[in-house]
Amino acid sequence: MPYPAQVTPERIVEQAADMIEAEGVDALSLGRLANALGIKAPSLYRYFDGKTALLRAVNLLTNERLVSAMHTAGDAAAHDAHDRLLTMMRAYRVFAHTRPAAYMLAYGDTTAQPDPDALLALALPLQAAVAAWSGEAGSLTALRGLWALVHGYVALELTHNFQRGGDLDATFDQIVHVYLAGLKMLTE
Amino acid sequence: MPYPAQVTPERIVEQAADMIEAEGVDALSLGRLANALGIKAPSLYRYFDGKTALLRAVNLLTNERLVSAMHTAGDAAAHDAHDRLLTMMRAYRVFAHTRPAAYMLAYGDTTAQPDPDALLALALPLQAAVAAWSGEAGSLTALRGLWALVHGYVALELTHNFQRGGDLDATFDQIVHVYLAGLKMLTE
DNA sequence: GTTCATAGCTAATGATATTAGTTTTCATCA
DNA sequence: TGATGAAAACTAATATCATTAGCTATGAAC
Repeated sequence: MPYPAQVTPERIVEQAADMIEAEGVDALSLGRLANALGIKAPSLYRYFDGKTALLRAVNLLTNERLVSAMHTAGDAAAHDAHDRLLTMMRAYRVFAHTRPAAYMLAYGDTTAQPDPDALLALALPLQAAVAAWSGEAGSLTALRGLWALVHGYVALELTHNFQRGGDLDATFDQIVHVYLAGLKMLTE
Repeated sequence: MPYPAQVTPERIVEQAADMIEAEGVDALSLGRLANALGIKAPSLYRYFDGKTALLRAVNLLTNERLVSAMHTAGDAAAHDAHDRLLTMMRAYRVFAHTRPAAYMLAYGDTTAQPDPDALLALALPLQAAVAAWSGEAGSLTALRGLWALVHGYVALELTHNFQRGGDLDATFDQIVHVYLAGLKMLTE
C-alpha cells in the first residue's frame, strides 16, 4: 500500500478545516482526521510537524479564503468609498458566519502566532479602501479601528455574547456607518 | 487526613485562574491544579462537575473582576459623558492586558455559553453611560458597537494581530473618540 | 463510644499526541 | 530484466489527560 502518496498537504489541511467546522477545534483529533483521509495518525507527521503546525496551516488557508472573499466583494462594489468599505466589511462578516470555527481559530487564539505576510495580505487592501475614504494620513489607525470594530462584532456574535435580540444585520451596518462617519468628520 | 475540607470552591477557582494566566488555558491540567492545592485530581470532582464546569466558574470570576474594575474607574471619572466612557473603556482594556488569558477565555471562546446574568452585569452600566452620551434611543445598538470596538481592539492586540508598530495606547483613545463622535453626530 | 456523612484517596479506563522502528511500494538504473 | 533505495505508509509503545468507581480515614452528633 505505501509509496504512491495517498494524501497531499492540501488535502489534509482542507479535511482538517472541514472537520474543525463540523465538530469544533477541540474535537479534532489526529486519529480521526487521519481516519477520514484513509491513513493512520502517525503518517500525518510526514506532512506536518505536529498538531500545532497543522493548525497553523489551517489558519493560513482561512486567511487566504477571507482575503479572497473580501477581494471578490470589493471588486464588485461601487466606486463610492463608503459603499465599497461597507460591502467589504459585510463580506468579512459573512465569511466569519460561514466558517465560524475556522475564523475564531485564525483570529481569536492567543497562543497562535499569526503569519506576518498573511496579515499584510488581509490588511493592505483594506487600508487602501480606508485611505480612499478618510485620507492617507492616519490610515493605519483608521484601519485598526475598523478592523477592531468588525472583528469585535463578529467575535461577540460567534461567542454568543449578543443575547438581547435585535436585528444583528441592521445593527452591523449602523455601527460601521457610525465609525466611518466619525472618521470622516475628524479627518477634515 | 480527609474530612476537614482542605479547599473551598473559591480557592480552586482562584488557583485555576492564576495558573491559566501563568501558563495558558491549554496547559492547565486538573492534575497539576489539584497538586497546587495539595489534593489529588479526582477530589476536584467533589466541587466541580468536570473541567468545563470549572472553567465556567473561572469565567464568572473574570466577569466579576472586569465589572468591578470598570465600576471603580467609572465612579472615579468626571461627570462629562465622553470622559466617563473613555475612562471606563480604558479600564476595560487595562483589565484585559492584566489578565489576557482569562479575558480571552471568558469572551473569546466559541464553545462557552456565557451566563446571561453576568453578561447583563457587564452591559447595563455601560449602556447607561452610552445613553448619557448619545441618548436612550438606539442605546443598545450604540452599546454593541462600542463593545465590539473595544473588545475587537484588545482581542486583536492579545492575539498579536497588530504587528506594524505604532502607539497602541494612543490609537485606542483615538478610535474610541472616533466612534463616540460619529455616534453623537448621527443621533442629533 | 458508636454511627455516619464528608472529603479525600487509590486504581483503572479510554482517549490523545507523539516517537521509534518496520514494512511495503515503485521508479530508477545497471 | 532485476536489484536498489528512497518514499510513504504502518505497528507498537509511551506519557499525559480527564473521568469514573470504589475505598478509607476523619470527626461531629447522639
